[in-house]
Amino acid sequence: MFLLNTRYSFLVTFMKYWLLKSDAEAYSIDDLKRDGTTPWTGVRNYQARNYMRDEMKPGDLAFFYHSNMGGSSTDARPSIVGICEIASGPIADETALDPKDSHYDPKSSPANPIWMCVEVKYKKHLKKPVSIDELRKTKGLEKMVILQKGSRLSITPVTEKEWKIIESLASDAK
DNA sequence: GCCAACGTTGGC
DNA sequence: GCCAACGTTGGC
Repeated sequence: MFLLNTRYSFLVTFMKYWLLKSDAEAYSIDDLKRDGTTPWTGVRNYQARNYMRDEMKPGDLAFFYHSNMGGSSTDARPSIVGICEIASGPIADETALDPKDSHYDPKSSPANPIWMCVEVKYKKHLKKPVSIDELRKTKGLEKMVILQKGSRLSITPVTEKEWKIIESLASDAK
């Protein structure tokens, strides 16, 4: 028993939490709900790619964040709106290999795909979205990468403490 | 729509 | 290897 528990806590310790940004007009949480699972393509930043390629593991959880580019149709503030699950290991980002795609990158090839992604699976909408303003004024979240000035990284790690605080803000704690 | 901050590119 | 120019991000 003791052994089993030890192994279990080992696994729990190594589960990671993430935050994925998406422009709601380009791909929203509702799109993900409709699709069920989707490859997280189009990321063209090396640090974000490295998180997907090297650090994400199936079963990791991620907040789905709507950033607010364009913003014509909605008055909503940028917000965390849902939760999804990492559903695969690293796979080639097909959009980098397609000359007709706006994310095409001639440096990538099927034999040597420099852009990698993971599949992401819909879990749920938060009961109550958590806006960037709420994140900013909540104690314990000061170090979140997306709240740092000028931060543009679209995939960022979230600590377990931050995750739990945000879940409670969303009235979504287990 | 604006524009500061950022990451990448390419000339040197 | 430096760094100016460029394109993009994303909050406002």
